[in-house]
Amino acid sequence: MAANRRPTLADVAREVGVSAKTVSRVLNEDGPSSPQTRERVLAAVAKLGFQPNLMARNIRVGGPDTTVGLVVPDLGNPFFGTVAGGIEDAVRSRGLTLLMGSSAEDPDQERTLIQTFLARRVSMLMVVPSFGADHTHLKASRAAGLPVVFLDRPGVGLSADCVVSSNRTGVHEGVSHLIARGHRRIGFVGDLPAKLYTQRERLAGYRSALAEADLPYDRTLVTGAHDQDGAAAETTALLSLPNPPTAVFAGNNMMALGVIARLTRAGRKDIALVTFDDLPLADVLEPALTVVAQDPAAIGEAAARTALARLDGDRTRARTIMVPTRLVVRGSSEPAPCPAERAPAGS
Amino acid sequence: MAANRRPTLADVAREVGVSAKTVSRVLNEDGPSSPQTRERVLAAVAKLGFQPNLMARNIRVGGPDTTVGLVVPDLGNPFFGTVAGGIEDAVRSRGLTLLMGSSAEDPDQERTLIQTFLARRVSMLMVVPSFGADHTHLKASRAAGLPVVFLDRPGVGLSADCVVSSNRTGVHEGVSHLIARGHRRIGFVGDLPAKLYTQRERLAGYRSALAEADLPYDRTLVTGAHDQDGAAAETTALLSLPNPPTAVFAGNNMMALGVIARLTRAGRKDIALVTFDDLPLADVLEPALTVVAQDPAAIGEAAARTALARLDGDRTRARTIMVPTRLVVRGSSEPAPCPAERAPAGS
DNA sequence: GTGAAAGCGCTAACAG
DNA sequence: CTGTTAGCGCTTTCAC
Repeated sequence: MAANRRPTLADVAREVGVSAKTVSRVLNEDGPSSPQTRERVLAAVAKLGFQPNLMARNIRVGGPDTTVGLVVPDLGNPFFGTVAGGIEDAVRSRGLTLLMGSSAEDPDQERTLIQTFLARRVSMLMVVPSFGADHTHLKASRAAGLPVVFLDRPGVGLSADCVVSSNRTGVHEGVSHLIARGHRRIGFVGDLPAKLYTQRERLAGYRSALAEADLPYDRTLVTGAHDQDGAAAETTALLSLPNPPTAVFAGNNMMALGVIARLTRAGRKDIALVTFDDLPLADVLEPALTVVAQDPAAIGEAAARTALARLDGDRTRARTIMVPTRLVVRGSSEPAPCPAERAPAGS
Repeated sequence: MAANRRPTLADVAREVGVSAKTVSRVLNEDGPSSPQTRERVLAAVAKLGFQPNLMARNIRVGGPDTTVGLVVPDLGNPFFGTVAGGIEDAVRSRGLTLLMGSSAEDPDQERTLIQTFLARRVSMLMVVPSFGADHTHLKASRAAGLPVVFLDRPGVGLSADCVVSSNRTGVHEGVSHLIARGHRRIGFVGDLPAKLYTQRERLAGYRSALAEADLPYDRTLVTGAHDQDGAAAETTALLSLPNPPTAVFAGNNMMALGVIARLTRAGRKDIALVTFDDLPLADVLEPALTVVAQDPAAIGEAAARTALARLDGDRTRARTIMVPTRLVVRGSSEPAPCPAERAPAGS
């Protein structure tokens, strides 16, 4: 009933009448042990409900703990959840457990979390950097052999492995798709702050696609917002321009929600739309959404594999891995530009 | 360059010329220390890049580790991610870190994960039970004082705290809403296996709403599927019935996707729809989706609070906490039944 | 095949 | 204010 002391190796040993080391041997299948001893030890373990103390073990063995430290900006975001799933799948066979925390996109919290992970001697550290965070403080740990991998965005002040989506080429492809359909004025609704790595890259992809087609870059067509409602408002603004776009590219899925909401409410089925990042409902919408899909599970997997390779002694220099995106053409990019003021039929 | 041994307390002590205990005192702000010593210790810590070893500390202090073990069936599901976020927010102030793993809805993996957590001496254990899992094996740990909380679904074979959504009354409310709008034949598309706790409860809510309105329970109107495509197929089957439903209730959001897809493709805007669990795009759909929304963050928070209370000595008997759902009426439940074959106008 | 002793990195308990 | 000793639960090392 009361919170009794949990049984230890010594308790088991006493119960059986052998030494602690013998019990240890049986449990870890390290060194030989007679079948009878084995039998009796296992029985005692079951009887006492003994649970080995992994912390005590690790401290003695001296190596890193069998955990993977992962810092994400938001646990509720399925993108990061899926990344985490990819990591877990890749490290499970090595017996590693995921230690996961949220930085809430705050550099201070991120740093605190990282310190906690270091204090726990994680075997590898994976971080989705918060905007504004600096990672110089990780130099010593990395030099001491700790594999560090940045996910989704590169780290700052530390040369370490990094796994990101091919943001630039992905957007390039999506925008080129719109251009190929005849659009010459394409709006871009990005995330704020616009300096966020992913948004910078995506905007660069937008610009390179325009450049490739010899289209002018018109900054009045480029906006950004903090949330869904903001994106909706920016969409309205874009459509009210004297010379409005005939197509819109949404820089991430939160922006997409706002843009879609506004387009739908306004009944503007004539505006073509492509979005970065897939949405569960993308193919259920009317029209179905054309997206540049990321592969979060592959990002997690690549990160884990890189880190495991480091753990296994890979000492080559830090690399950046681009996980390709995939253009999924559905209906929303269908509308061709129609300069005439002809409203599409209702059905 | 090489993976040198990390500095220990003793190394710092030697550097400064004091005892290890003094360094410990400074770092933990335990007991007094002269400002000069403090200063010099801190300097040495910084110089050597010392990181305290939390495992060694915990083993000595003897108490549980400052971690929370959380087992979920799927890391990529935003529902569980948001639950995890709720837990983290609630335990952060106590300095607890989240240890999180996925059971992939497999009882064996769930058990393995739980063993790992126990071996790590987590301070509390939170589990979303997999279908078919048994938790009798946790009795000893719970008796030894480990707070155990089941989330989303009750555990099996162990009396422990449990936090669930008010599935039954939530669905009751949603179905009653449809009935109030005049519907008398309402389809139910649930998740499989139908014996899953949440689906049992939700179906019970469906039946109680019918009973309350003196409507017959017609089992041909009740179906289930494993995935989105299955739900779409079941929707088609429902609508092809000789006496088809005029409204549909979807038992979770994956089912919802299938039902919506089919209804949209078939152009059946005359069928009313209510869904369990909110979707990010719910209010962007045309029509916007009426949902019975769960509150995953509140579930996580309630679980964490309960467990913390146990940690603080609460020895009252295990309780089940229902986190209320909320009916969010949007457009999709709008259509009233129209026995006549009159198709609604396009716009 | 098994055991005794030492020690991992840290802190409790007692000195001084 | 600071140091010493012992020991957390386990494994390593070496002996039997």
